[in-house]
Amino acid sequence: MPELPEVEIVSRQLRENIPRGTRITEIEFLTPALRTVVDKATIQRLVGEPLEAISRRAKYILFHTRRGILLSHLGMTGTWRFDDGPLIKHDHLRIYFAAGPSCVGGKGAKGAKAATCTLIYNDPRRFGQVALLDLDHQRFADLGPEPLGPDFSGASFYEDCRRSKATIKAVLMNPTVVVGVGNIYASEVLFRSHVRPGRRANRVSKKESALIVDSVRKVLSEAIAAGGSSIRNFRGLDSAQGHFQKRHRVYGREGEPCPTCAEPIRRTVLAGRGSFWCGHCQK
DNA sequence: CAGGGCGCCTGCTCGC
DNA sequence: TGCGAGCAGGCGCCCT
Ligand SMILES: [Zn+2]
Repeated sequence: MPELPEVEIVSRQLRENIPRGTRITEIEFLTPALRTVVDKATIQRLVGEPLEAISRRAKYILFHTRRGILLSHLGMTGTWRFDDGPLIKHDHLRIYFAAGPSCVGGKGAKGAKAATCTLIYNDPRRFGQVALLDLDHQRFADLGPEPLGPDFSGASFYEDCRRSKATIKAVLMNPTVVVGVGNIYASEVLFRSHVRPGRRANRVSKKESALIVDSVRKVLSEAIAAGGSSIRNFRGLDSAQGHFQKRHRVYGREGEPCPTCAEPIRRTVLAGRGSFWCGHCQK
């Protein structure tokens, strides 16, 4: 479900609702089918540990403890929710946190008391992932810079484009170039940059690549500010939907008039993924 | 070895 | 109302 803005929102909500120092009291695997890299017994070493931090890198959510890092990737359809009620279909993992005045998870869910500290991972398609990382892990060694951080620069992006034989859309979605740009935001970024998704990256000018970098920052920041894009099943932990999908200019709008020139938006398939663009506004 | 194709899963929508 | 086809926010593997 998520590209970077949606993962960032979930990560922030987890951070806001589970204070630093809250203890993990139980980790319960509910189905055998969840794709998990370490065996379930190993993950149990986190039980009893206080959470030191919750962070995000690329599209991974990281729960830090002294004895390791619980990694969560949401795949296409993963969601976390606070819920101490009965399980529903496709719940795969349940984490109990120590109850107490410090853990306010679930607050605002529906007012009332109901402060629960039970966190449930649900994922119908099971493309998501849960794993345990050692403190000195090198899991992210090959990943490119964060798109909203200082290392994602016009100069380095232009170099990556120049060296590539792939399309600009593929380069933009290549996590060794920059992380977090998925299929929705790639189309949105390229529309704002006036560059067709199928253009060879090595035919993108320095000026255009600078505009693309700028558009990545703008589109992702705007999406985060809008609570993400809720298409299909994305929900925040408070069940609130994002509303950035209303501001998608081309994604999912095949045949609709281009917001700039009114020409019908086109859809083509690149690397197996739907790509939306305007033949008049993008060259 | 970079890059494209495909499989992994379930669920939803659309056309007949 | 039922049914099959096509589609879906990611990513890793395999082939060229
Ligand atoms: Zn246009």
